[in-house]
Amino acid sequence: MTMFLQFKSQVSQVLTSALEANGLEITDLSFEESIHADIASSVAFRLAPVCRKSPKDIAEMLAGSIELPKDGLIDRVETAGPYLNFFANPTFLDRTVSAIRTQGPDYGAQTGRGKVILEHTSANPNGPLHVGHIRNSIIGDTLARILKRAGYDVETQYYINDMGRQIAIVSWALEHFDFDTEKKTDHAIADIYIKANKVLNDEPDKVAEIDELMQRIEHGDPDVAERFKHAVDLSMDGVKHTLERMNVHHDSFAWESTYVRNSDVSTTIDRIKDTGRAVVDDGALMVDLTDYGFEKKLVIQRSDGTSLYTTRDLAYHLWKAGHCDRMIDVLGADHKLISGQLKAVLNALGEKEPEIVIFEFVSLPEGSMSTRRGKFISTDELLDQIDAQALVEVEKRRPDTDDEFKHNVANFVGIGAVRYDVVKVSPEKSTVFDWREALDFEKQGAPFIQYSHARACSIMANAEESGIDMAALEHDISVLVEDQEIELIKYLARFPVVIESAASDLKPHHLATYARELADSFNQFYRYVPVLNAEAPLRDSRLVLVDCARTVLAIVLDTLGIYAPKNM
RNA sequence: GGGCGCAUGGCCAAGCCUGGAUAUGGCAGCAGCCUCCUAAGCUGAAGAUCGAGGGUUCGAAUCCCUCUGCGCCCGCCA
Repeated sequence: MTMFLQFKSQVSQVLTSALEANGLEITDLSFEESIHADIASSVAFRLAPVCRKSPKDIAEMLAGSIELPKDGLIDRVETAGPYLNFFANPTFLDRTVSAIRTQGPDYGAQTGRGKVILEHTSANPNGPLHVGHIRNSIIGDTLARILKRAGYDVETQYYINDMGRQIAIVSWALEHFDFDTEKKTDHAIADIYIKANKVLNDEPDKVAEIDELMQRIEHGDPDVAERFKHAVDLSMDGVKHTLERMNVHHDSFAWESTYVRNSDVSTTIDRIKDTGRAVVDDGALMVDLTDYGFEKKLVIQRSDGTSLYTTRDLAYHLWKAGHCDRMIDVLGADHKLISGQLKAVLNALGEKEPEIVIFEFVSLPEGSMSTRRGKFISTDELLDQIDAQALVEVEKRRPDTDDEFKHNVANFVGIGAVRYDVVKVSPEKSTVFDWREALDFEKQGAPFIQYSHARACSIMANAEESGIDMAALEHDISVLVEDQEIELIKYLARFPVVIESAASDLKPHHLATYARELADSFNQFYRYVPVLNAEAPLRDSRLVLVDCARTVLAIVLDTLGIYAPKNM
C-alpha cells in the first residue's frame, strides 16, 4: 500500500476509535483534501444533529480523545472550528523518500491487473490526422501509459476502417485524378478525396460507381480489395508518421475488412438473429433495442445485403471481448449514441461491454472541421508551426548553444507543449482551435514541467562534477525542515494515489494537473532552498530530495508521453 | 421535437461524480527579484453576482427542477 493510503488508513483508525470512545458511530468519516491539512475531516457537521452540540464542540471533543499510535505516520491533529486537521509526521516523509530512492523508475507502478485492449484514434484513412483527431490520440496514448503504470497489460489498437464508403471514394478518386507524389501521401489522398466528393455531389449519376465498388468489396472481389488496400496504405503511411512524431504508439492495427473476410460479421448477424431482436424493415436488417432505451432500431445490414460500419464494429468488439479483461474505446462525441447501441447489443448477446471514453469536439473559429469539405488544420501543419515557434523561443533563451541543441530542444518542447495542452483539458469540454493560443508557450504548460526536471538534473550534474557520488548519499529527514522541502515530499507521496485515480476514473487530465503542481512545488523549493551551497550533511539530504523530485518528474513526464530533458 | 455534453475574473482552464474552511491556477495587464544550483523561474497587488431563476440542506460552483446559450447526435454514412 502506498504511503499516503497508509496514512489515511491510520487517520481513519484513530478517528473511529475516538468516535467509539464517545459512544458515537458513523460510516462516513467525511475526509477531504484541504489546504489546511494533509487530511481533513468535517465529520463534526454530520454528528451535530445526533449529539445536539455545535460542530465546533464536537470537533474539540473528538480531538481530545484521539490517541496517536507511537510508531504511526500521524504527527498531530488540530481543530479549526468544526474541522479536524490531521498532519503527517517525519516518518511518513522519511518512508516516502526511501520508497522513491529504492523503487526509482518503478515508483508508483503496480503489476498484474489484467489485460486491457485500448482502442484510440482509429481515424478514417481518407486523409491526414487533423487537430481534432489528436485529442483522441493524446487522450488514448496517455491513458494507455497511465493504465500500464497502474499495473495493466495494455495493448493499444488502431481500428482501420478500410472498407467504408469513403475508402471506395478514395479508391475511385485514385483512378480519376492525379495523385500528387510530391506531397506527404495522406495529404495527397485528402486532396483527391475532396475533389471526388465535389464531383459526386455535382454529378449524382457517378454515385452508382461507388455503390458498385461497395458491392464488390463486400463480396470479396480481389481486384477491388487490392485497390482499397493501396488507398488505405497511402493514407495510413502518413498517419503513422504523424503519430510517431507525437510520440503516440499503437501496438497493433486491426483491419475492418478482416471481420468480413473471416466471416465474423455473418456470425455476428446470426447471433443477433438468435436473440429474436432482429427485424426486417424495407429489406434492411435491424435490431430492436427499445428495452435499452433506444427509440430507433439499429440497422445492421443494408437492403442490398452489405454490412455497415456498426456491424463490422460489433464483430470487432466480439473479437476483442474474447482477448482481454477490459476493453476501452476513446471516441469522439459524435459516437455517443452509436457506442451506446453497440454496448446494448453486446449486452444482449451476453458479452463484455467496452468502457467508452468520450471527448467533445475541437472546432475551428469558423465552424466544425471536415476532411470531406477540406475544412481542417492538419496535425502535421500544427506540429511544423509549433516546431518553428519553439525554435524561436530557444533562440531567445539559449542563444549561446549550437544548432543541434536548439533543434533538439525545440522538438521536445514543441511536442510536449502540444500533448500537454490537449491532455490538460477534461475531455467533456468542447474546444475551439486557436493558432495564437496553440503557439503560446505559456507558463505552466509542458515546458514548465520539463524545465523543472532539467533544473533538478542540473543540480545533480553539478554535484557529481564536484565529486559527490549521488548513489552513495544518505539522507536524514530530520534536517529537512523548510516548508518547501516538506511540501515537496508530500507532493511526491501523492503520486501513486494520482496514478490510481486517473486509471480508475479513466481521467488522464488529473495527471496533467498533478504534473503542474509538482513542478510548481519543485520550483519553489529550488528558489528558496539552496542545495549545493548548504553545509555537507544538510546538502546531502537535500540532494537526495532533488534526486527524488527528478525521479518522479521523469516518471510523470514519461507517463504523459512527454520527453524529460536533462538540459534545455 | 427528443437525447447527451458544456457554461467558472477581460481570455483559457481546474474543482462538480463523493456538498463543508477566504472558489484554485495560467494568459494578458500592473509592481518587483539574477555578485546565489538554468529567469521557459520566483514574489506581490489587482481582477469572479461560479449562465439565469427556483428548490433541497445547518451549509450549494458541486445535488434536484425550469429556462437561456453553445457543441454533438437522432435506421440502410462512418
